[in-house]
Amino acid sequence: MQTATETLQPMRFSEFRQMALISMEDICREIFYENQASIKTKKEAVAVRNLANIFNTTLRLSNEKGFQTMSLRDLSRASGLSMGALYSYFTSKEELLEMIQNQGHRLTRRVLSQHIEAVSKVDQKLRIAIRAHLYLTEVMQPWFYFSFMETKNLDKAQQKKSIEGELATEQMFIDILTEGLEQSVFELDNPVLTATVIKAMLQDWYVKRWKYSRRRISVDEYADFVIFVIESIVMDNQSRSSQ
Amino acid sequence: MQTATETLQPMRFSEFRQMALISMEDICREIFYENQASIKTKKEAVAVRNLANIFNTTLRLSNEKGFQTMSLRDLSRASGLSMGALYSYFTSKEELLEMIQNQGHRLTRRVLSQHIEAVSKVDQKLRIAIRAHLYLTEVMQPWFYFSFMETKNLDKAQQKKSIEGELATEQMFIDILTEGLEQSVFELDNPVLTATVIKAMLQDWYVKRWKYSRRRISVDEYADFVIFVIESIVMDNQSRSSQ
DNA sequence: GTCTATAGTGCGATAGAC
DNA sequence: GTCTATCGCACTATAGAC
Repeated sequence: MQTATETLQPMRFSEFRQMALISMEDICREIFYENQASIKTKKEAVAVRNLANIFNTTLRLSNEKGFQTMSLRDLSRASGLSMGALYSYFTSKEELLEMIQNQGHRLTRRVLSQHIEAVSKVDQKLRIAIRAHLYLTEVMQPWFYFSFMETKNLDKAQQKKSIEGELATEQMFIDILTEGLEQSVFELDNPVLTATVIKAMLQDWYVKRWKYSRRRISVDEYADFVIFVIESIVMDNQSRSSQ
Repeated sequence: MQTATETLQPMRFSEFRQMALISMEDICREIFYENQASIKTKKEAVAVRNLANIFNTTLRLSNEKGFQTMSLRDLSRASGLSMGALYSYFTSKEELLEMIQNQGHRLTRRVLSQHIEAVSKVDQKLRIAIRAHLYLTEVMQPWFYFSFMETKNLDKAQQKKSIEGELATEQMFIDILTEGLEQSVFELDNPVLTATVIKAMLQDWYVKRWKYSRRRISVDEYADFVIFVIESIVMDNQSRSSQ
């Protein structure tokens, strides 16, 4: 059986965006039903529209000047909702932070495992994992940047979740590298350090977004380069993909 | 003429720490004389001691929960200085941020250029630049982390300085790579992207410090690995250093 | 379901005692 | 040179009108 991701033609970003189907509306509908206890507004259509507005505005303002620095008055002004209306959707500023954080984590896990599991050959798996991660962070750049910057403002329990998420991503790469090592497809001394530098490169894509935009480097160009770097250190010349 | 950095034995971290002679006291003495206008305390010994205390405490608290979230009452409590005493050393919380930011930038420029200029061969220059940058960020980790995280809280003029600093570091690597390309010592297609991933790896060392500490990876181990990664993509097998 | 008005808190900054 | 006391302000969060 051959899945779409195992054909010779690799997935590119435009295809990913369609596959992922990450609609802000769907996400907000999920959040609405999960938090119905603390959300005073009961009509789905209204709640979903306002939640999308609140989250997008929060991400925008926070990524400009930080979540703590953004006052709820700022959020009220920028979103067009009054202070009272805002408090119909969360019980405290901290809860707003948690809602945004949780939803992103869940979505990340879901999308990444969907893509990796579809592939069986280990060298393809490595390429797909790098590509899928970059594409995901491209679609959800504001959330990834927000999550990266605001981790230290979370309570201890939520901070632990963030750290676990980071280490899980790295573990995924360590596992792929180790599997390739056992199959003699890869040749490398230090899977942990190798996975760490992959993670560092993937992170730079969403943390230093302004740099790549300014230089007009596309996500596909960057993905190709990261794959080139990693293949250079774990594969010999003739086994490298032309992808 | 052969300088210390061009002997076969490469500089290691212990040596760098001694060479750099980055004493907190010296830095604070510089700051004291530069800001004598706004500092009310006139006795050097007292001022230098208190400035060191203020800066160290600010870096510690800010790196835990962010500069904006740290109130001056927090700083007063943790440093043992009263609110009034704090305001003898800066005229506003924003000025405190600027003082810390400026001093770090100046020191970074000074130390980096000192080390790179001492080397002539381009492959050595690349290695020394990577090593010196990592060693510097190791010595001044709290400042680099602080600077990275708080850039968005600076005013426009200061933000521009931060961006210029980042791009200057990258340009240094682009120049070294281009020089090596012209001399046919390096072989690579994209100096800009290559410099960018070098920067991403160097940045991870001070941004994700907790990860490397937990895994007991030393700065020398990390430096060796980054150099290995970069040499793998810009040099063929036989020209690579055993460093 | 959303608004305005306001209570209560803690902030940055300063004046004046010692 | 450092302290305590306090001012004015902006914040989070809520109560009650519509």
